[in-house]
Amino acid sequence: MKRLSSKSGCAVEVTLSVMGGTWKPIILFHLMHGPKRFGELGRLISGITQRMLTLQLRELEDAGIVLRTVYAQVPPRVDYALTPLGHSLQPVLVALRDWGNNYARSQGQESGVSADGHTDHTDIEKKCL
Amino acid sequence: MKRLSSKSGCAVEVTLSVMGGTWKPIILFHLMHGPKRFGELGRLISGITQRMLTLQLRELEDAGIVLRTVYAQVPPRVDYALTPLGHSLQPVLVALRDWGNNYARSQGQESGVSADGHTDHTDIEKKCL
DNA sequence: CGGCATCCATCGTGATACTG
DNA sequence: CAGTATCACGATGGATGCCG
Repeated sequence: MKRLSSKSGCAVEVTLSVMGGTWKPIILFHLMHGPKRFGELGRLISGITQRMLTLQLRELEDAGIVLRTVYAQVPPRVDYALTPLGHSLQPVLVALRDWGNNYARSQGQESGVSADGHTDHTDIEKKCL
Repeated sequence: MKRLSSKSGCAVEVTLSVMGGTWKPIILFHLMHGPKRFGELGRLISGITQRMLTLQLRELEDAGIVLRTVYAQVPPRVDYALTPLGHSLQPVLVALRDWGNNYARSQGQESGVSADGHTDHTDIEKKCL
């Protein structure tokens, strides 16, 4: 993600550069439920490579979204948890998820879609992975 | 942006595949204010190439987000307008913009901003919605 | 266990030129 | 005006191996 440049200065871009992409939203979703260990996340997120998980977590950490806690013990243990700033992303993720569900439904039945953005509020917990 | 639901089935992914990326949010933002011609969008969106504008508009059209209207006349004239489904994205864009503004402000107060070094916060407010 | 380093294939995107 | 075609390059991400 390297779009913070003089492209547009658009706030939407800022948000997407922080939590957009293939893996970050999924990681954040899992962390919404509480702190997770590295291997735990790797097992929860099907298809992600160790490399990608590391890189994405680092970016989230640098952005101040997640907090990385290393326990000096054997075997090593590292916890990842959301910061308050990270938790503040929940409404955004919910909006994205709701629209996605609505879109999937409209594509599925090919019927008209109301412009009022109405969606059922299925909970955030079970809809992702 | 071609990570359709096959990846994880996550609704957030679906939404981001439809309206995420560098240009689509900005295009959608401009179309929120009403239909625009191709060249009009090109002039409004600073930095975009003709190629990218075409590609992104095609993807939005295929997703059912924008409607492309070609007028058989000389010189050629093509209008792009949001469909009802496209208008339903407004809350999502607003959520993304609001969080981005909040994030930019919190980062701006502390230390150097992001990996950019040259962030114009001035444009943020007006350029998006 | 939880990484990081390296190599390499693919993708996204800009630049440029051409067209109905 | 509103595209399309082609080339090139850097970023993205997978596979693998090594380390504390």
